[in-house]
Amino acid sequence: MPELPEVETVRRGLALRLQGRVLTDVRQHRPDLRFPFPRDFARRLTGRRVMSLDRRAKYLLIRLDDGPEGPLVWLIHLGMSGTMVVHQGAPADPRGTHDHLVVQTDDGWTVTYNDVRRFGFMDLIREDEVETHPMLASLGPEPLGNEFNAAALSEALEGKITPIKAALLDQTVVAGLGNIYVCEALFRSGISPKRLAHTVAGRRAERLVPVIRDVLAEAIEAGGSSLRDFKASDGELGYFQHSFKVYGREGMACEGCDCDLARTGGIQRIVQSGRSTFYCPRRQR
DNA sequence: CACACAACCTGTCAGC
DNA sequence: TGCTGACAGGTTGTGT
Repeated sequence: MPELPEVETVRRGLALRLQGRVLTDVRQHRPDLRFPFPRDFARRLTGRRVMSLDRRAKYLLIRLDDGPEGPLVWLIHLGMSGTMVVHQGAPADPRGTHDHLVVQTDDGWTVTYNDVRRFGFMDLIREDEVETHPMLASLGPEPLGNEFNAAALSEALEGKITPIKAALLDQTVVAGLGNIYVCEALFRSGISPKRLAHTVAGRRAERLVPVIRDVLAEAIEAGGSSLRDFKASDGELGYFQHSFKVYGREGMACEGCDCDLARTGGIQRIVQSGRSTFYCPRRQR
C-alpha cells in the first residue's frame, strides 16, 4: 500500500494529534504482525510522551520522551495494508476486525493501527539503534533529499543488468518508491521499465531524478494516494490516485497520446519480478 | 554477488 | 449462489 507519499501523509496526520501527547493506554491485540512485537511492547509505550514524528523512506519513527529505559523510538512500517486511523473519544467497541493496536492519548483521542494482511511491523528501539537497525541500515537515499541526485543514481545503477523498474523498487538504490510511483515516474520520464538499469545512468538519470521528486511531491501535496484499503491517518481518502497516468490503466490511452487505441492497445500491463508494470511501449523507450 | 521468485496473509473481483 | 484463480501499495529469504 503505502509508498513514501502515503507514509508522509500518515506522519503529518498523526503529528496533528500525537505531537506532545502522552500515551495513556496501549492495547495490543495479537502477539505479532509480520514479526513479533518486541517484548512488553504495550507496557513500554504506556505513559510515554510523543516528542516528534519523523519518516525515513516508508518507515515512521515516533520519538518518545525519557522513560525508565531512556528515550525510545517507536518504529512502524505499514506493510501493504496498514492504516493509522485517528478519532476523538474512546476506542470503538467492539473493535474492528483487524485493529491490532489501539492507543489512547491524554487529551482523549484514539489512534488505531489496522492491518488486514499483517505485512506491517513495529519495533521499539533506542535512538542509538536507529542507524544500525536491520530494516533501516541498508536503505538508500531519500528521494526528496539532497543526497539523491543524478550522479548518485547513476552510480547506484552502474553495472546493473536488472530492468530499471526492478532497480527503482530496490530500497538500497533509492528509499521510498513503490510499484505505483515507479510506474508513474518512468512514464513521465519516457523511460521503458524494461530498459536495463545501467543504461539509465547518465543523461537519463538526469531526466529521471527530477521526475521522481516531482511525482512524489505532487502525491504528498494531494494528501497521498489511496487504493481500496488505504486511509490517511485522519480517515479521509487521498486523491492522487485520480492523477495516475499509467498505473491501473491497462488498455486505456495514455495522456497526450494520439495513436489509434484499437491498433496499439493503449497502456500495457506486463509482469516484472512478479509485479505488475504499467507503461506505454510507444512513448517509453 | 546479483538477480528472480516464492512466501508471508487476507480480501476482493472476474469468470464459470 | 458458490467455487476458483488472479491479483493487491512491501520486504525477506531461498535458490540459481
